[in-house]
Amino acid sequence: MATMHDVARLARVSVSTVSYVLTGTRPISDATRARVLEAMAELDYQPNAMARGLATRRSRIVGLLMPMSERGFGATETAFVTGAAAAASDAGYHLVLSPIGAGDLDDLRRLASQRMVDGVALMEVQVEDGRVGVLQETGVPLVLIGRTSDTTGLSYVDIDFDQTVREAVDHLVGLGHRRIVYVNHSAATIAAGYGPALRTRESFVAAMAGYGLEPVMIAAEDSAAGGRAALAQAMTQAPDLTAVLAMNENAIFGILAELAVRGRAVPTDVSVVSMVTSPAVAELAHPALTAMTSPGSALGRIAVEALLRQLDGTGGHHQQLLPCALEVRGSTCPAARPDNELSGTGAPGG
Amino acid sequence: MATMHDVARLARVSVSTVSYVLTGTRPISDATRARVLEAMAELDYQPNAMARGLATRRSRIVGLLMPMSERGFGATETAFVTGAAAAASDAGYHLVLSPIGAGDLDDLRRLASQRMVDGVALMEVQVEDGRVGVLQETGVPLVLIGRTSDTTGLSYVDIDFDQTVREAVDHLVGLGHRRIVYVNHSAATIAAGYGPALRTRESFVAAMAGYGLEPVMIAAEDSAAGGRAALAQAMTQAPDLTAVLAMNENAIFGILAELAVRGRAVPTDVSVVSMVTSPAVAELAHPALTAMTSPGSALGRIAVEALLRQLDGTGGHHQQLLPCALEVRGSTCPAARPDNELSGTGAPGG
DNA sequence: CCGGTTAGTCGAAACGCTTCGACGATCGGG
DNA sequence: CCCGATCGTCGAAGCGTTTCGACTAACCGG
Repeated sequence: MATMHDVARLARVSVSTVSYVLTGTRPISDATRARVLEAMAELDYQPNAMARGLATRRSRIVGLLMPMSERGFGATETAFVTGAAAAASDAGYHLVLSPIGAGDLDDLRRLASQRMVDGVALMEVQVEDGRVGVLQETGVPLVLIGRTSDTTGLSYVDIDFDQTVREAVDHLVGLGHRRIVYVNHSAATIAAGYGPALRTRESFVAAMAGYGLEPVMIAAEDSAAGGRAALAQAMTQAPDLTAVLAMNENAIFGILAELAVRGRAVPTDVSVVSMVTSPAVAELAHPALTAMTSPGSALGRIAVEALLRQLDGTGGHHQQLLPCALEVRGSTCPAARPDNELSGTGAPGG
Repeated sequence: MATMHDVARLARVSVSTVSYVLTGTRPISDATRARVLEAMAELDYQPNAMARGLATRRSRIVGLLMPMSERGFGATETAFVTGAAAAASDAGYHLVLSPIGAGDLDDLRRLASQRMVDGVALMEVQVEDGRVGVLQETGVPLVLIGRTSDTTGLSYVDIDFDQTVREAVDHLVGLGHRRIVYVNHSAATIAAGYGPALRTRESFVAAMAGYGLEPVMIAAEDSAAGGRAALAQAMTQAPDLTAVLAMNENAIFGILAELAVRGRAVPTDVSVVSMVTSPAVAELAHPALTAMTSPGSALGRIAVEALLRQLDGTGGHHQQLLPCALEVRGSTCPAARPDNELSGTGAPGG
């Protein structure tokens, strides 16, 4: 409730002097500084954020654009949020959550024009994402968690899906698996241009091609039921499968359930690898899932740190891909002995 | 970028007139209003949030105090956040996330004194929570998601743990179960005064007493491993158990895994009920878990709506308990035939 | 036809801060 | 010993709103 005026009066200096003590923009003698600080302590003074924001044209608030989609919020995405909030908080910034998706461009325009946020981080970025254009028009600094197809002049932090998929495939192939089914997000999600779904799909095809193997891919709704359906379809399409690579955190438990129902043991009959998964989720399954561990909160933290650097003027565009680390747990093991040769070229039938 | 001045000039009126058009605090002729609105559209005018905040002493921002504890953020808690964000957004408010827990009282005092938020909602409320006092001192309106021990003069929304536990116990006893083990949060969490852990414990004792049954209770770390350990302990302490009631969303999967390892089938050998759980999580298990479905995002939404009403002056204190709804899925069934009489008083041995 | 409302508008003073220009005092170099 | 920097401080002008008091014109009842 105390204002700078009160502090100034008590310390017998001018308001501007108090401001200089606070911001350090001009030299102040030690004696004066001490008097001012004492007055502040005495009055329990805290600068008014709004007034400061008005004068500096900086709110010290960054926004996190976090669409609340049907897909909901998995443990992995929640980690982005907590990482971002922590990074902002460490730097003396606040983080406002806005449930603004690629559809709510008008809402975004309003938020951006109100100058309430100094910059924003975008989550759930789609390959073509209108939010980027809106923010650039309004001149609000931004950083993507994920990436669009064209990233020139943009800052982003994303998972290195290519490496992640490759490592996962390497792991399975190294264990002797050759018939590997990839379970992706739903067809609708893919059609909407959801980056992770698109990129992993491409990477999977490439990785399998590198081994001369045929890529079998199934789309699954983001739910346990979706996972069960997907596995059923997989068993029809590739009855001889020995491994499943799942990109879909929500479907994976359905996949496991359906395997159990069909009497296929994990990992002895079928190995399962979960992609971009947090350890906590991987541990929930029994046996615990071998998984590509997502960078989790680091992603959110790095994104916000890059954004803040951009705001300070220190540091330009930041483009970074973070790998997921393979963590072998109980859901993978060597493939059951191949009924034919081990050293063949491995060209599978249709 | 356009200011009120620009609008006023273009519409050939004074700045105050533009303001009245915007806020509706004074009558304006239709003709003038039309001219002003047209000018605003023309200039793409958006009021500057900081300036407005300074003048009105209202930021139209509410804070969500969301400690980022070791316990992390389950699906259930995430639902609170999304519900709160949606409610704020609907009312034209913004929601800022602050990772401020019961320990960071100084951070909280700073946030509150800066007048950056008009009010706050507290998550993860402890039975004795210092944050309440700090906010009351600084005069920041607040609402709890959860509750302290003394709630006089406070607004809160919480889960009706008493009813929830009672219903769960009724369900199990109705199925013929008499030896029921309750798995709670960790001892440390209980000791820290975590409300849900404390309240459900009491309610469980009471509910069991109502049936003349002995309450067996086990604390579990919030992890799959914790759940396994807890079940192991339960089997020692009550080898004849036929049902488990779990309050711990993180431990429940460990409990299921350990049951599987020990060859006890769910639900035929042991029935399992999960408390305060979202359907999505319940569906992950196989068989899907019979659970007390948490009110989820409704809780966050109601809390923020109550807070906003408090800010508007419409509506005073709001105290509300929301029940969890029993949803029977595949993890409960009638108890295996009792080896003794059905109609006894059911006084169990030690 | 006049005094009192009321509708509609304006100018100016906040709101609490930052920042610019100015000014006296101190200091060092030539 | 003087001149130009530099240090430390002050007053005032913003920043973009809201809001208060005042003013004009139209309106109404008596």
